[in-house]
Amino acid sequence: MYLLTEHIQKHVRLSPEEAAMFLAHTETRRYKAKSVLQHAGTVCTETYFITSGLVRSFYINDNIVEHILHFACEGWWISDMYSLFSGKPGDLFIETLEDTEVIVLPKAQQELLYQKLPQLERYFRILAENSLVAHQERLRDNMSRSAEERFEKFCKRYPSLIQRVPQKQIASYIGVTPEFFSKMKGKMVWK
Amino acid sequence: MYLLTEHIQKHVRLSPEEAAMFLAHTETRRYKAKSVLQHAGTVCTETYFITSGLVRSFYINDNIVEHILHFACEGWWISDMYSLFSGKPGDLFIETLEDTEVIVLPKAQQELLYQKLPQLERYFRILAENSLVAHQERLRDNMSRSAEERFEKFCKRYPSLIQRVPQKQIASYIGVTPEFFSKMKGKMVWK
DNA sequence: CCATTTTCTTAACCTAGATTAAGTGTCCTA
DNA sequence: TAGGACACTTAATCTAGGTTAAGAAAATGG
Repeated sequence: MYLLTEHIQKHVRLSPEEAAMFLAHTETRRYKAKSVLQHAGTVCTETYFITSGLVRSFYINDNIVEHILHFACEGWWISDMYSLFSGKPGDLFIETLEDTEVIVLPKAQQELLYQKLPQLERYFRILAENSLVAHQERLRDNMSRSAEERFEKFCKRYPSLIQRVPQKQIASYIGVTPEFFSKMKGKMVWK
Repeated sequence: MYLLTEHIQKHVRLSPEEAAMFLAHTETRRYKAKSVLQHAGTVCTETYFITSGLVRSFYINDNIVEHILHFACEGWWISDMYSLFSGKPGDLFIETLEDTEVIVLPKAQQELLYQKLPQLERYFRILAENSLVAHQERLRDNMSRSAEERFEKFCKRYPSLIQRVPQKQIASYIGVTPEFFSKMKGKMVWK
């Protein structure tokens, strides 16, 4: 709970009453590991803020290969943004990797909150901008860096995830096969 | 001029007086082809809305290879968002490919406008969200589609650019070398 | 209108990473 | 506590795309 309102307050002002109003528009849910929060082919109508646990979003290419788009652990938002914003069915799965607690913000409530608390419009603008910059960097890494460099950046940026996520999923996130990842890791010099 | 206020009105309400106020915070500039609007190593303090002409943003990897991040023609915004949002020096160049007219929105004016016209906060939130989704799709294309598929998508999405942009720059945008692009193009079947 | 630079093509060769396949380890869970 | 499903490794082989180099075509500018 506190995690979320503190997160908001890092970016905009929010009185205790306003924070309470915000939370009144949300719902808290608990999931076991391997639960599916969002299923490809359906319209996504919610955004999730992780208060504990770990979640991933991924899509399936050619109906065979999984590609991981994001991990989200404590303090991160996650959703199928394409589907959420467009109102059309998405092709992402969102699935817990551990037992997880989330705060659910339904899209309809989010729209309402933009009316009641205009500073949230700013909060979500800033989140979108930050996420945009992060996506741009990841795109650049995929265009012009080797798998090894991408893995090194991943280790620096998300050190805690390395222990928590199966290595084939890290491979998928950085965009290589598990076999190549294993070979690469064996050859890398560890300082 | 009209192009910009119409673009805003596609997303939020804006009275004629408000539109005038918005434009009063901007500046119009004209550049010849090959002008540099933003130079790597400097802090980016402006966002550009293209009213005519064509612009690209790119970075230089290993001080050798140019990688094109975006093209922007009439009706598109462009900036070095990392640098603009963070206030730190960026590593992007923004350069005109044709004689170009832009509406310049300085960052300080943008902040002011958020106070005076709160609906602009929404406008730029929506822009950031749309751009985010587009970046996500491009990232996915780079992770799981071949160069040929990426080129086909490029042709469908930006048909007008194919005539206007040198082919080596399209190669750079989709993430392959000009030599490979030329070979690939020669082998492709054209319907 | 010529000279220079830039763009495009072709071709030989090279490599990061994919694919396939087989074997080992490990962890649920029934 | 055994067995079946995953997770990881290793190795041989393959390929999309990169590199280098050289020549042809086109654009640019003075």
